[in-house]
Amino acid sequence: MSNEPRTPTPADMLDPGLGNVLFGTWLTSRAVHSLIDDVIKPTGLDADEFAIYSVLSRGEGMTPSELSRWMSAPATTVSSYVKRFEKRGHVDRVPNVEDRRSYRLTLTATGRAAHQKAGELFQPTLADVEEALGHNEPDVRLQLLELRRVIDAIVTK
Amino acid sequence: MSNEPRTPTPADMLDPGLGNVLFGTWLTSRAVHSLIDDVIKPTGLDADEFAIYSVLSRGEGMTPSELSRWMSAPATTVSSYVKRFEKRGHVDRVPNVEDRRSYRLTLTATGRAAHQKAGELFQPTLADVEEALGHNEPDVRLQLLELRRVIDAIVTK
DNA sequence: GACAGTTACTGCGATGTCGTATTAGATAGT
DNA sequence: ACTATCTAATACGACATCGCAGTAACTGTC
Repeated sequence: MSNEPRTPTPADMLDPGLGNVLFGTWLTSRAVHSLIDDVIKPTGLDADEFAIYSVLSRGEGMTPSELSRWMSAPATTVSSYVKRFEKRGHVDRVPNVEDRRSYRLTLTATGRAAHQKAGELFQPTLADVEEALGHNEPDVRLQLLELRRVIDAIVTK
Repeated sequence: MSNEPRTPTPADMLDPGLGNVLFGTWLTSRAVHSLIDDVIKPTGLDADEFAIYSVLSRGEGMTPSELSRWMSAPATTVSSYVKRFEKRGHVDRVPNVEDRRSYRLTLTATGRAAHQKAGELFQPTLADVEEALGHNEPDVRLQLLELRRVIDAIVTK
């Protein structure tokens, strides 16, 4: 089933590249990343920034170190993100009494507004993807989570 | 089952971020990317380059445009990749008689050697991941492929 | 076969990413 | 309390990414 002729997409000739899980993850995520970029471009955020704003919008934010581990990015990269976001007036640094070297990142009202706007542009595309995945969607989501766990375990090893 | 206490990994506190497929793809792929980077660093290639060398090593190579679509990267990015790879002596530009604006990219012997070396470093890690995924591995691989197809369909729409 | 529109690639400049080395605060051993 | 060690964050510089604008070659229409 589901073998009717489709209009050929780039991925077709490219199946070879998807021969293993890690390669497949890389290849698929590039497509995801560029799709999200395109969709939310009008807000001035890119996919990475949107993702970061998304976590920061929950709970009481994160420290740069936490963010760094969460998104598997080096501390220096996070550092320049913070500087950029702050310059935009999108994040605040909330001083941390427990550890005065560090601080918590939180979205300002403006930052939350930007995130909100990006979210609105993002939503329909996400819906398209979820619809296209159909009943597989929850499974795909869980597989991704599981894969991330596996990677973390290996990294920590 | 499989609910025994594990040592906590970054992903644990981060489940929230995995609330949807696209976000999950982004987050997981960042971990994958940085893991591969670390593993193959000694060869002087990074994860993106390794992936590109991998496709180029098959068949008769690709044109820059094909590569651009395949990896969802803008043409300018591919262009600077090519320049870099060529300077390393890792790729050749094979002139295309059919379309003289274009050319095919192929790995040189040196390029193939570099790819080979990276592959050897990569292999054990891939094996770890596959083992950890266990019987789910083929399924994960297919889900990723399916997701990529879905994205392509939406982009092409 | 000339002209309009499209497509393949690239130079350049702006900005993003990240490694190295540094600073300052936390933590542990004595 | 003192010092060694570790950890959080950053300044700075090297290089990667990519938008814009441009050139050259192909394709279709007449």
